[in-house]
Amino acid sequence: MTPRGGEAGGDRRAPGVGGQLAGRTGMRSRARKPAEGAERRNPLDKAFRILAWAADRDQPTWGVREVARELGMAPSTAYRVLSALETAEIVFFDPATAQYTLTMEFFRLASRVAAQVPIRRAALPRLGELVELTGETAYLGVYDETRMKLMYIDLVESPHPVQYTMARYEWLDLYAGAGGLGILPFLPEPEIEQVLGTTELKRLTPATITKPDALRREFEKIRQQGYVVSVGQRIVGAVGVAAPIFGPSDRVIGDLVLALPASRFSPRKAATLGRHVATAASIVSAHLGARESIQVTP
Amino acid sequence: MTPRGGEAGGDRRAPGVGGQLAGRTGMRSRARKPAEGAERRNPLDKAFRILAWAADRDQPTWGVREVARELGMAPSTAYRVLSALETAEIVFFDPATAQYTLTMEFFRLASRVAAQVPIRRAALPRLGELVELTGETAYLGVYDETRMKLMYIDLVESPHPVQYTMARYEWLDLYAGAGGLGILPFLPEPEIEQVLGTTELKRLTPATITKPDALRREFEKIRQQGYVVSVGQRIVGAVGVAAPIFGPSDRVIGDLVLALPASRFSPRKAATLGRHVATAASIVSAHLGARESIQVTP
DNA sequence: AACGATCGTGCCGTTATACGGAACAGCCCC
DNA sequence: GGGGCTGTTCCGTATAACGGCACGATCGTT
Repeated sequence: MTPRGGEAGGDRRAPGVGGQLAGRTGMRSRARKPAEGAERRNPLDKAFRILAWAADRDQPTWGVREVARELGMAPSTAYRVLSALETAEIVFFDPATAQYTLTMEFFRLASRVAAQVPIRRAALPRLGELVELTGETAYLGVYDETRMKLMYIDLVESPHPVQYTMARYEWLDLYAGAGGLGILPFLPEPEIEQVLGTTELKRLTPATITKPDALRREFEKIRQQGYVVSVGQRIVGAVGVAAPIFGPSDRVIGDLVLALPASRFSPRKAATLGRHVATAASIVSAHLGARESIQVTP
Repeated sequence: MTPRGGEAGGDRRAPGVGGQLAGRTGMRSRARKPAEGAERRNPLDKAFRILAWAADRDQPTWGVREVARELGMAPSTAYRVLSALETAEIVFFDPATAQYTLTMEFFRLASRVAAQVPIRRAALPRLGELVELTGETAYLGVYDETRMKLMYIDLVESPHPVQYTMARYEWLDLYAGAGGLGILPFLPEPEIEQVLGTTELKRLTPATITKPDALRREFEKIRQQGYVVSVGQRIVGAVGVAAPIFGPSDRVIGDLVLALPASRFSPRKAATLGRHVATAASIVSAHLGARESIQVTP
């Protein structure tokens, strides 16, 4: 029942008429040229480039020419887009300081989106339980299949004073570290090969696995165990234990990760931590409606 | 040093050339007519109308014609905007189900915005302390001066099984309930009058104050106390206690609110709760760089 | 098995507007 | 008072936004 590959009939995009334009009157071989170096007209893309830039920087306010300089557009263009965003109540212009800010309305929109992600509702209670059981910091990672990367979006902190913290809201590669290796082996085979073929396997630490074949052997072990233990593969001195979360379509959509300093880790603890993470992850999967899940090897 | 009113030179919007267009050649009295009933071209506004609609509804996926129907635009237009949003990586189209979804990248953007709001960082720890001190649910409300409304954006729940929960991410009027009355009396006088003149003072419960003069008398009392106690003004059987938070420019930017059922309230408790909220709120104000703040009357 | 009612998608002609460059007025620092 | 900044406006041109219509595919009902 698991639709691993892409069976026929899956794609419902209707083809439409298709190549009707070319060769109509014999002339105009190149309709709508891409305009080479010149940027096409696209206020929507510009608007979101501005918003992403504003959300990612530290200063909460900005000016017209600052945006134009940073994003390489004409000041008049930046002004026009910002004015449009202002009437849409997405940004606010303060005449006293001559600076723009994001509005509370945009914040409201953002918060509603953030609260809507189903995996969070199912996983957040489990994160707290994991911390109580293990005493270590627990993270929720989500996978984006378009980008083929991973992002941590939630965490519950360990009571220990010494701990490794990982950044939230940043896209990370899958090949190194527990967070990625809790997801990668459970993807469909073609997608795994695409990741291995596309990603540059940089040696982030001495323990990073950089050979594709070595990685593939590791995947087999991870699939059998149902969880992964990474010792210093991404950050020296940091240990990660992770297990995958499956969504309603039985695809991997994220994972639960425990992160702890090597000083508190021992090989004896690995099985205990792994069992706890895998159990918690399978509960989340069940809540999300997945039929398949990870069976923890005893 | 506090620029309360609009002194000269406060507005830095440069005037530019101005009325140069009219009367140039004697003709064209109405340059760029507003096009009466017809909607102007504005893909940016359409895009945000779609996003707001998508964020506010329950179902996480949607279709082209569904958007077009709900927002009153042509299907081809909705399709074009959604396609543009797709290339901007804001929405994702799943060919298997023929449905659109918000992307994780948009979620990332949203979360960064949500984490950036300074009042949250300053107020969240205080919410937890308030719950420990009082045993009641604590809310963080923020005020939007453009919209002249209030929104709850965070809460820490009481351990009690019985409690009133208020919705987050919804704009609320200021005139009724502790949340609004913790803000309204501390706004500049003209803004207060504007609120009273604009808002329809609906009788939400028998205890709602609907006479402007009665409200103004109440404001005086609230300002003297430094906090407000509302007994069933917005929700029958619910009690709220609130105190204002001041921002760096010494303007009210929000408030802290305790919400509890009337069954756990007594007039004797009012002063204790009020003192706790007002103290917590003034600490938040201080963290945000406000010089002015509320002095709690003993 | 054939129907009608959806769906997403592509193309059309019209026309409003996005675009960058140049210039404007006001501000600040030297 | 000069030079450099700021946000803002104007302008001509090229282009994409717009709604209507039609297409092919899919779904549920008959």
